[in-house]
Amino acid sequence: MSRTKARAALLQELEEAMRRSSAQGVLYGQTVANVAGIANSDLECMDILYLEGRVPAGRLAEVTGLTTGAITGVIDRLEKAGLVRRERDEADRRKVFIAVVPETAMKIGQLYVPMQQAMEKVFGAYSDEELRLLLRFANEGYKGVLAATEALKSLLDTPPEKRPDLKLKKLRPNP
Amino acid sequence: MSRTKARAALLQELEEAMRRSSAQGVLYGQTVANVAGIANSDLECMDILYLEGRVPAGRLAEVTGLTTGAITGVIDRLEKAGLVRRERDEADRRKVFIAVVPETAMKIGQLYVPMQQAMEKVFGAYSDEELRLLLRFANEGYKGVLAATEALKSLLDTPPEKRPDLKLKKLRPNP
DNA sequence: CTAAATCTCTTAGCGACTAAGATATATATC
DNA sequence: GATATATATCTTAGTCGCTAAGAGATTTAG
Repeated sequence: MSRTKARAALLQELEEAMRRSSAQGVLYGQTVANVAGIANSDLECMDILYLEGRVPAGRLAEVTGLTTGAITGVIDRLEKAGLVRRERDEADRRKVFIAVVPETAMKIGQLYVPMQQAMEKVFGAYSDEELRLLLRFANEGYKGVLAATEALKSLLDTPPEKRPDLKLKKLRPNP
Repeated sequence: MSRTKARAALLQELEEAMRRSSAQGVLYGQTVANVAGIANSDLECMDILYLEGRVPAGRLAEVTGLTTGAITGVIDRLEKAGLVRRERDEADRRKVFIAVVPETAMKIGQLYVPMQQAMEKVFGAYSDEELRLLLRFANEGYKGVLAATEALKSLLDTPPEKRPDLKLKKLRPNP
């Protein structure tokens, strides 16, 4: 292989490297949840709240893919831990907005310090211009994954007998 | 903010973008598991097997952070689905190596096609040199996250009363 | 004003996880 | 070689979070 590596090989290596690092990211998250003493989904919801701010309960179900019943449980636990607050929407009194309690949620945030430090160190080796490239990639990658998720989900909606053959012995009914 | 964005702001934006895209990556994985009709941890183990090849059962416990008991269940389900095979190590007959069954596992692989296509499209917009930068970052990022995970885990080993104060009402005992 | 739709919560039942210990095999010590 | 300790996986009992289904409360449509 020449010094300018063949593009196909480069792409494959890249795919594998990203897969590996994102798998490790998942493990980091699991560890955070463990240390904090909350369930994985609970942490996932905290993350959504961090990114989106105050959101209605149903939105959490939508984004996480959990049922609304499960979300009720998540919120119960998070509320009991003092991490979030339920706030009834006065305009539409069916809705329940979930808001983080910043003072308490901060303590979860601290568990991301090792990660932030590691990343700071990594980023330190890049120029501003290179970082802008990484940012562009992160944003485009996000959109790509989002689209791919929708594509895969739509496959779930197509009647099973019409799906691209996936003859796996089914262990669980797929919804 | 000037055209050459202040580095601190750039870093923060980058952190958020990566967080967002990796969260979406998690959701993609959940969707794959749903469509395939297997549990999330089962898919995670398949992923490890894909990356590491044939590994002993205990290694799966180690990497996933599950107990060996849980892993037994994972393997039982995967084996029943025809995705992996148990192979006793002849040299050390306590060990059970887990190997994917390529013909069957391929069908899971197909569920990553939407993701691969999305990524191909994204990568298409980058030069070889830029891709090499992304590869370098993915590799360094992996090492960083791995180190951060270890750092966080070691925090778990330090006696609770000596940990950097994390006064969360504990809902679950942390191991 | 009634009917249908929307949003959250409740309940019953189930599947995956942990903790603890059982089993089988390997290694170290005498 | 026999015994003790260590290692690797499996088993069991009990717990927790999830889904499915539907109830309750409120809003929107006709």
